[in-house]
Amino acid sequence: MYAVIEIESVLERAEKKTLTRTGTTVEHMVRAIADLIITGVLKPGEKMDEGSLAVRFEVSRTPVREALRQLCAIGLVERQPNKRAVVTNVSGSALNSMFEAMAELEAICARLSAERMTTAERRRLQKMHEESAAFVGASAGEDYEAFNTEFHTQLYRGAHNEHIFELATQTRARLSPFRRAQFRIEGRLSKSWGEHDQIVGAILRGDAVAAGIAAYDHVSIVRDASATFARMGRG
Amino acid sequence: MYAVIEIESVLERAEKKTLTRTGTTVEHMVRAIADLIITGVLKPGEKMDEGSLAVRFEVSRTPVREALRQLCAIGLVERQPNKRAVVTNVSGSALNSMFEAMAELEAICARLSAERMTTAERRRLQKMHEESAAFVGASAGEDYEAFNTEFHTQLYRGAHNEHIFELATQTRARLSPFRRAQFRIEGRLSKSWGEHDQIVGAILRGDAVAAGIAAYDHVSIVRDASATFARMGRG
DNA sequence: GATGATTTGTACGTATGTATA
DNA sequence: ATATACATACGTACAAATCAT
Repeated sequence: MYAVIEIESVLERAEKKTLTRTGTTVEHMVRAIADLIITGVLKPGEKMDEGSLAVRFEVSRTPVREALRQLCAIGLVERQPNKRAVVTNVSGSALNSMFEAMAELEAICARLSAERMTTAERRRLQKMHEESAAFVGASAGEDYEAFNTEFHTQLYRGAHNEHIFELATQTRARLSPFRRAQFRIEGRLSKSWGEHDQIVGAILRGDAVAAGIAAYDHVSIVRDASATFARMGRG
Repeated sequence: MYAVIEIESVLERAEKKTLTRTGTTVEHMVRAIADLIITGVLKPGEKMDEGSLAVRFEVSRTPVREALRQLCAIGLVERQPNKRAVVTNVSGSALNSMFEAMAELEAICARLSAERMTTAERRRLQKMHEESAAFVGASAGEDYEAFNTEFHTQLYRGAHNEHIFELATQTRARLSPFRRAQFRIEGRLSKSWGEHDQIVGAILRGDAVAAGIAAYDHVSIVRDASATFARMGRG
């Protein structure tokens, strides 16, 4: 449920890529498989074979193969010749490097947003942020997650730079399988909102430097929270 | 000739993506078509049809299709359903956004390089940079370009962050068709070397802030130079 | 380690959608 | 506007590689 918005950001990307309006079979497959991965139905490291996916979605292997190749380029799956595709399993160090990249990208977006957001965009950001406060107390993690995703998307858009938006969205999609569970940590929700509050405040008063720092720190905390959760899950 | 190294960075990326060692037909096609685009044989906006590419490389259309799909995801080509693929033609504003993104990414790499490069890496960067000085006076643009590419690759590597390396390499590949001709501008070569000198100096003395600023400015100048050349070419 | 079963890689054919006369 | 030519989308077939026993 909460994953719907997250998914749409991925699809949005795919759509922009191919400039598809209605959607060919391949496009549907890209979305469908991405959904399976992002929602966690297919877990990192899991193997997928073209045949199964083909029968599952009642298409031939050809569009499945093309979809897998595209997902591979996006980074959601990995392939080796003559072997089955696997859901990308980001190893520890790679995960760290992706979170660091995410922090840098979000810092850029926050900084540029502080400088470039239109009045309407600032208003929308603030309104959305205030609305999301309602879900903090209710410990409605899934509802909050929808706001959270939208919040970050607005941040990426606010930079007014198409390519940076793309890089940020792409990186976020690749991280989503590993960031999903962080809100189950006690108290993470209200802290997250507080961090957003810092970012929003800095953007609204046009303080680019503070916005960048706040965004960088926010992602760093998410990284640590995710790592904590991963340890909890295993230990 | 000078494009060889640039190409290899793209291929490197493709290789890491699919983890291919020897290379299937599709991988060869990805490289081959990317080469055609990056070297300028196929120009931005040019249409490609699967059949022609297939006979040109003496393979069936199937691997061509998959290669095109991957190139589309990378961003080198664009596709619409039932229409021919076209070499991505970055419109003015999009080109600006990509150069800005490149500047931000290179700034990050330079900053992190200043902090993280090993002694060996610093030595190599300096040595390579000094060697490249020989090609400045000779106005040997093509030879210098090889060094230039290697210089930037070392910068990306020096950040010691796999994902940032990937983002930077990817963005650079997408820009290369539009950056190619800049060195034909009078005096650009020696200025470029001077800009590199600033970056190298800052990295060697561990001044992260200065390195970041120098790298950002360097890319901004390249952008302006490329724009100038584009205007010259048309006017 | 060898063999049978699965799975991938590539070629090719047909149907459908798009451009052109 | 209709028809013809052409390019793509998807399905199917088979060889080669991989995996499992």
